[in-house]
Amino acid sequence: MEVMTDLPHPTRDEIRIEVVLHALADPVRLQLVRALAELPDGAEGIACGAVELPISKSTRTHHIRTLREAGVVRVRPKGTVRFTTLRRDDLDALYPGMLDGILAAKH
Amino acid sequence: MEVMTDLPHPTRDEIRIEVVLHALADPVRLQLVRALAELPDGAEGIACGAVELPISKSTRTHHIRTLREAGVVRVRPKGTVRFTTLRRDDLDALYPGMLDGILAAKH
DNA sequence: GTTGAATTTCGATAACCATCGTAGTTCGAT
DNA sequence: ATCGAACTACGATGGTTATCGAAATTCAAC
Repeated sequence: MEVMTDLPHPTRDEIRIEVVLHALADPVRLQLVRALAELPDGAEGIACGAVELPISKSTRTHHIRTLREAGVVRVRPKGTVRFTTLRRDDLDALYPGMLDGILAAKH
Repeated sequence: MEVMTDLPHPTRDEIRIEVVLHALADPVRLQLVRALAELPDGAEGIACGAVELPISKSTRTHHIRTLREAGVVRVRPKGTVRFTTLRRDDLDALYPGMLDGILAAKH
């Protein structure tokens, strides 16, 4: 039985490190990832618009798509809202320690 | 007594995570970092030209400068050669686990 | 001091990308 | 079925950057 995935996401083995690093290298996207990382495990995710960022809505969309296509986040539409979660399990499996190391940076 | 540093390098507390990630997000630069990571600890470093890369010499110079200015590598001129080493101690201190996680990626 | 090797600097080019505003879509609620 | 909210798609723009070749630098060795 398939998981109901509306938007295209790379599978775990399609995720490439250069693409992930590029996705994380942007200040706005990193801020978004930090916010996602603070969610409790198993949470529904966060609405894309719920994180306040110093950018316009269309730019926000662009960044979230970049993160999704890189395999950093998973986006699940529910009604008019898109819940976004960190793909922590996949990232930890592929690059153990990387995410925690990045999040350890004092910003 | 000061270490003889010819070229400008950021100090540990000047290193910023977005800049490091951007430096590592390029395929050529990541390949270079992989080569540097395989050197034994305490090695003199590697000559910039000793790693074979599918690019011209001037592009190689550009990439090494990007890594140096990001704080990823340290470059020490010795005669006509510039020895380059990974700043593993600084990166591990700032972002513990990040570098090893990235290098764990099967490429 | 001239040659040669390692590497940089310069100037140019093409591609990429973050950003925006506007217009459009989708869905829940009234 | 209309409205508003959440979000996307499109087209444009300006800035960054990866790339190159050619000329310049630096140093060791002959």
